[in-house]
Amino acid sequence: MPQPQPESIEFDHPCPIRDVLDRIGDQWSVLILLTLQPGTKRFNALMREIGDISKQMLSRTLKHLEQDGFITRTVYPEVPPRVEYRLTELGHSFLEPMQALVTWADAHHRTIAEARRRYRGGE
Amino acid sequence: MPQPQPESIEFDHPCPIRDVLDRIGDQWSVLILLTLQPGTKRFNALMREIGDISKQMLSRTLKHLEQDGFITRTVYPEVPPRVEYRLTELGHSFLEPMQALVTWADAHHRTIAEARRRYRGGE
DNA sequence: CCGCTTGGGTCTATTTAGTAGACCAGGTCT
DNA sequence: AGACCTGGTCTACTAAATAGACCCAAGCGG
Repeated sequence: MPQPQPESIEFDHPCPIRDVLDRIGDQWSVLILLTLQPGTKRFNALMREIGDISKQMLSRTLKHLEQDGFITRTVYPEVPPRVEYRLTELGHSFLEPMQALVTWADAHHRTIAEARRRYRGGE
Repeated sequence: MPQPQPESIEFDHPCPIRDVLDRIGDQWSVLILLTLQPGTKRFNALMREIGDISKQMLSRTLKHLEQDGFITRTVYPEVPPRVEYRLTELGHSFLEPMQALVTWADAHHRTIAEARRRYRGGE
C-alpha cells in the first residue's frame, strides 16, 4: 500500500485570500470552473474542452473543487460509467467576481501582448 | 554558458483569458501585485512580506510582471544597490476586478473551510 | 590594508509537482 | 471470443520550485 498522496488539507495562513488563492490559483481550477459554467459536463467532455490537461490533474483538481464545495460529482451506476460534474451555488457565486477578471483580461490582453513585445524588442 | 532558461514567451492560445491566467494564475503573481498595492517596495521588503517565496521565484515573477507591464523596476545606482518595484496603471487597473475576488474570498472562506471539513468527516 | 556588512540578485543541487501513457472494471456489440 | 466504452488510477519520466551557497562593489571599523 503505497499511500502516495497525503493531500495536505490545511488552512495554515491566517489570511483567507492566501487560502483561496492557493486552491483556486493553480493552473487548472479556474479554467475548469469556467468550463463548467454553461452547465453540467462529464469527465471526458472536460478533458476535450480544456485540451491540454492530463487525466490525473483533471481528476485531482475536480476532487479538490468538490471538496471545497465548488462543484458536485454525480455518478450514474451504468455501464460504461457516467459521471457528471456541475457547479454548486458557491461555484456560481465565485464565477461572478471571476467574470470581472475575465472581462478585464479580454479588454487588456492586447496591451499586455504589446508590453511583452516591447520588452523583447528593447532588451 | 548553460543558458538554462529559454523563458518561453508565447501567446499560443487564441483565448485571452487563458493567456492572462497562465501568467497571473501562478502561485505568486497575484500575491506580489497585492503586496505592491499600497505602494513602492524593494526586493527584500517583498521577500519579507510574502514570507515563503524563494528569491528565485520572486525574481522570476517580478521579471514576468515587468515584462507584461504590470509593474516597473527602478534601479538606483548606489552601493549597496537599491531597486524599487511599483505598480503601473495597468497593474492598478488589474487589481480592481481582483479586489472583487479578494472580497469574495473573504466572505466565503468559512463556507469553504466547512465544506472541506464535511468532506473529510464524511469520507 | 584586511575583512565584514549590505542589497539584489544568480547558480546549482535536491525536492516536488505535473505529464504521458499503460492498465483496470465490466457490460454491450459483433 | 474479442474489441470497445467511460472514468478513472498507477507508474515512470520530466519539468518546475526551493534552499542555500555564492557574487559584486562600496563603506566602515580597527
